[in-house]
Amino acid sequence: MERILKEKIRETLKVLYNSDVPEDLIQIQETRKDFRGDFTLVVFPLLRYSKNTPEKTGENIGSHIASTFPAVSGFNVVKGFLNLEISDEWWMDYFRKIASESDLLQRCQVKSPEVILVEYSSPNTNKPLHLGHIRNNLLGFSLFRILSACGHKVIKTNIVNDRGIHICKSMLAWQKYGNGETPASSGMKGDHLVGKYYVIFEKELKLQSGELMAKGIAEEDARNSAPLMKDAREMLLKWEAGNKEVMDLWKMMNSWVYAGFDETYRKLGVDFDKIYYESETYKIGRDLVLTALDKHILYRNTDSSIWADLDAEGLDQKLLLRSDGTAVYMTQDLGTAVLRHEEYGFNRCLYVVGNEQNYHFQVLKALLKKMGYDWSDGLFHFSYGMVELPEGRMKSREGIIVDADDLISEMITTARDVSQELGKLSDFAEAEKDEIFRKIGLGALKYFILKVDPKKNMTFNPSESIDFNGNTGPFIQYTYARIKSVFRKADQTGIRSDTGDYTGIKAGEKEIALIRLLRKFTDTVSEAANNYSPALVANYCYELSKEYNQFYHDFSILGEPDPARRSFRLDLSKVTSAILYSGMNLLGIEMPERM
RNA sequence: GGUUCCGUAGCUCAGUUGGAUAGAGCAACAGCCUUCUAAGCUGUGGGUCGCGAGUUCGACUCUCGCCGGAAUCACCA
Repeated sequence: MERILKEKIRETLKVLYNSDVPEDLIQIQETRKDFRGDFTLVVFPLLRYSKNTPEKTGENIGSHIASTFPAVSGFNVVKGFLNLEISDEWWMDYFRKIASESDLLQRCQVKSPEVILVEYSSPNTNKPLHLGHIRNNLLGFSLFRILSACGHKVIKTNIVNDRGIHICKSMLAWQKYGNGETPASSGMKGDHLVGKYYVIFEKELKLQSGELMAKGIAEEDARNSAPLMKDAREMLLKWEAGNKEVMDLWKMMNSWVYAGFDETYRKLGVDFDKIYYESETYKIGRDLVLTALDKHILYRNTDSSIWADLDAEGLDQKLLLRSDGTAVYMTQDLGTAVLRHEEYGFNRCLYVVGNEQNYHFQVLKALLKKMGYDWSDGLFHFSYGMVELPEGRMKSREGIIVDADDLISEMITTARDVSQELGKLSDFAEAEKDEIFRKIGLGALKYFILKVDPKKNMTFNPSESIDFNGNTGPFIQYTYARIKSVFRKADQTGIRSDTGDYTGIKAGEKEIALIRLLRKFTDTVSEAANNYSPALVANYCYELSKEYNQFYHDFSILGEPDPARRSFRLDLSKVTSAILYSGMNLLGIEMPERM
């Protein structure tokens, strides 16, 4: 409609002022609630063509449009704003059209679909997932759904950071203090058990370095020269050399962690098409580095460590292989990127990684470019903000974290408590109720995370927990469940929505308002894809739910005596529920039929 | 110190390529269930959009400078 209006206005300007006005000067926006009308033309930019006052210009354009374009039923001018009213017939026609489409997302299809790789999650195998990872996983998975909805071929990948000094830390601690403890013997989830030893390592290290610091050694030196740290470095060397004992320990502990991760992923409802392991890709990276060294793209320091000079790119020097020959984080990321491009030939590769690594990805992109991989232009760091606690950021090393598994089960428990308090679902079987509480608890959690602009840091206050009223997932789920309930009742009483024809009925203002909002769904999804922002979809679903709830409150649907009007309202409800379902699905949020 | 990001109601967050009187929720207070699910709806109070300039017909939005916060600049990941 905006496009048609723009064209009509252009024609009008040609007739009235005999001038060809560039399109970007014709600014159409939705009319604000406080004014009458549907779309508003900002006339200020047009004054140089009309050579008239804003009011007069608006009047002239308005009356010309209204008399030549039947869809415009009226207009008014406030200051420099021309508010155009679209006829109810147009809205009704539009609504009938979308009501007959089985999948509105078809409207979001892009002209040229791309192969897009989305990397998300990227856990370390030395500790369990926490709230920060939840944000990462939800964002990554939602981006996958949104981009797929627009017709792209999206591949979900995960890179598991399963090697490196930090992994050796928990291995070493387990070796020294574990007494052979296993998930089976302790009853602990594997990732939690390994995480426990990571914390123990840090605790013991702190003791050792504390002793050294008491002798006057600086903190950093103390940490590095503590015996435990030396042992960890030695273990990494052994690992890279393929020492059997170390490898066996590594494999065993990693398998514990993977079992734990799988369970958390399953609960969160996320999955992957392809999982990469740093333990495999770092070698590719190392070879790349050595090849680039031969080509003099990189240089070797006197201590035989290998570096990239990115001065020209404004990015300083970057270490790529340590003096002892072991790889760093960047090394494996180079290898992973090249491997992925070989395997998928992607157009775009999105890295869902926290904004603390902005610099890392600038360097990665520049390095690949320097090495001659022009496709590195397609790499995009989807940089999201940190989840902080009221006291500041979470600290895995000290165990000050909001654990993912704990939080998920707390949410489900809360959903149960709230439901019970409200006296709902009392006639349901336990298994059915469990399933509903799971959907609601996770819906609350996921929505809480996804409604926030991904770029921004966000605060999570554990003591306040997550709400179930207002701008929340359960609110939207509730709206959906209400609509489903209406349809169940309609079935029982033999009233069907598809039997009636509502041509010619006059819709109320609230009903038109609902249609206007329904219309925004597909644009919102496209915008969310372009801006990589699930939050836009989340906030849209909330807005729609609010609007529908007002409609639901003000009007009777099944109690409406006029059959045409009744079917219209049923159709409005049907399209609303379909959009809510579809929109929330893009966020990875499931909808309960009852709650 | 360099670079990047952030600062909107008591709290958590929206706010489109610069457009009209800056919006929601939570919390507080006051109403609405004999009627399709009250996890809902309606209303009241609450703002120097960090501060100050500049550009513009018009700035929460763009530019510059301050103030405050965060991240990063590792032979950590």
